[in-house]
Amino acid sequence: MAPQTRRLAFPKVVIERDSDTEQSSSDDEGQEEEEEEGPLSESESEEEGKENGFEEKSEENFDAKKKGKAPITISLKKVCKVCKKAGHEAGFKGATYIDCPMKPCFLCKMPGHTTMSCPHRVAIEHGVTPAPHRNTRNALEYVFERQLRPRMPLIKPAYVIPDEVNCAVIRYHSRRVTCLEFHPTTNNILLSGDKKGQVGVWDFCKVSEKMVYGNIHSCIVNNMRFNPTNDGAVYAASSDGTISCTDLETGIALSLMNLNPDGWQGPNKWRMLYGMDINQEKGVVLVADNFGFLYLVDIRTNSKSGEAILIHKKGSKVVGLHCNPIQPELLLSCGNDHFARIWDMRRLEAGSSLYNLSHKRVVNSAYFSPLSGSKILTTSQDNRLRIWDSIFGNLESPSREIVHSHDFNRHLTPFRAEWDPKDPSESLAVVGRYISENYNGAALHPIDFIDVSTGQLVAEVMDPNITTISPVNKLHPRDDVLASGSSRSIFIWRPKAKSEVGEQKDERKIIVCGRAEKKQKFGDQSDDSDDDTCKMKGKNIKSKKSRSKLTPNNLKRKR
DNA sequence: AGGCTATGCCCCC
DNA sequence: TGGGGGCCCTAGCC
Repeated sequence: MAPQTRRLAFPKVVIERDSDTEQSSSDDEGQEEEEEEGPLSESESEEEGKENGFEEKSEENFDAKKKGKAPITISLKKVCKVCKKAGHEAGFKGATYIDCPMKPCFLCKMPGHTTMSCPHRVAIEHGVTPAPHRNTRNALEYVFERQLRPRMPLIKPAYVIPDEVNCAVIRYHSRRVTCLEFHPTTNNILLSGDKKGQVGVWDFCKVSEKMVYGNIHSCIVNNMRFNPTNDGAVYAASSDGTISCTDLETGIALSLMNLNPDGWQGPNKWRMLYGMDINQEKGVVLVADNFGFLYLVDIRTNSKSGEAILIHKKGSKVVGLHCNPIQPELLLSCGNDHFARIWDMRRLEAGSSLYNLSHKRVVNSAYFSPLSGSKILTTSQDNRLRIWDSIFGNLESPSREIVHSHDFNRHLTPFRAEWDPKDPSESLAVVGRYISENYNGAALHPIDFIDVSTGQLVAEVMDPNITTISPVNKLHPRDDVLASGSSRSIFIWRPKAKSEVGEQKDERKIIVCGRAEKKQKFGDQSDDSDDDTCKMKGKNIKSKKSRSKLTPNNLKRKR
């Protein structure tokens, strides 16, 4: 099957070097042409590999030399790197990845086909398993219809998709980004946590105003939340087993709880904190660890209240906690025991969950919908998003399952589908995609906007300069802004500038931090196509002219 | 420029 | 039921 290419045009960017960082910049790498690997070059390298393989890797040859026999000529037939069988090969053909046909589909996990021919392949109107017709009428559903439904608009407004990189900090963190959080009141402040335990504070309007605090945690920052009553303070839960409360002005961090007071006593003893949320009404920080336990910390006294409660399978990681935005008594948790669980805060004890939402694999995240709190969206490692349309209805099975590639590789931050907090219809979600797609010869990993009420892919957003996967995504609570974390870099996306309106100077500033490295992936690419719609489905974003207003790329590549 | 590796979950014995 | 080996699209460092 011929690898498919999606044609797409991208605007140009301005790159600036971070003035704070010392750089050795030798500009010996010019603008590289983005070349497609044709089948010819592919087969050439195969030949080479054959010879080298024979000389260096063939054990038979080695044995033969030892025993002084003539080397046996064996033909090292190319075998599939996945199943080790001959006749086919998994791997990249140009920018398209060809699956091993002997394995189940990489996307939907079902046998009998590969990703290329998967009926759930990410495309419009694919991937949805419709809800079975059920009678979900009960008293609570009635209450829902009476009290909540009238507040929800019947007509969905058109989605505004932040589909163009507006600014970025490249290699901002020293390890991959693990979480992002917008400041609750100051519109242009973004917080980021990383695998090393550092917390970044970035003003993405001033762009160069940024700060990384390195002394708050000693390893992975798994979740951050602002103090709802004091937005100058932010809480963070870390795999170092502590919760921190950091004053953003001073950078001074308090440690509220330490689950490893005796230090490293082996992997079976070391406790890590993952899921975290704040219940404002009850004045507690809720946090959960990698052994299945939930802890409550009183915000006023900054001390642990009560004993740890087993809320997931003993010994399993609890990766997510979310308090219902409307009903403060409702708590949602999810974890590695393949369950998301709903709890009544008034009756938190082992085994007393109200509902257990089962999944086929680990649940990376589970969130109540942001406005009514009546829907649930989960991301599971079985490559499916699941939606429960009403927590007052039948929770036996999800209302919808949407097949989507976010199966996570251990080296990535787990993907989490996040609600758009601005969408009054509570149906738009954003989630990064794992498998790449061939865009004009480049393998890119888009960030998907999905209408979870229909399963429709509303938009897939990408930039040719971002070749890394973007598992961490957050939509702004008020503005049409998307923040994405990809490897060590952070990107701010806004809707494409509409050239007609007001001649807005759209300077896209890219700050490059850190040590000089071999290749900078911000280059000048593809300015040919006139298909500039960024795969917006059913929406017309006029932006052809906007590209010409962007300053030409002047990045000097360095090594 | 290629090879290592940190790291998490799953599966199998 | 527990430990160890094995991984399908990593990314960055040596």
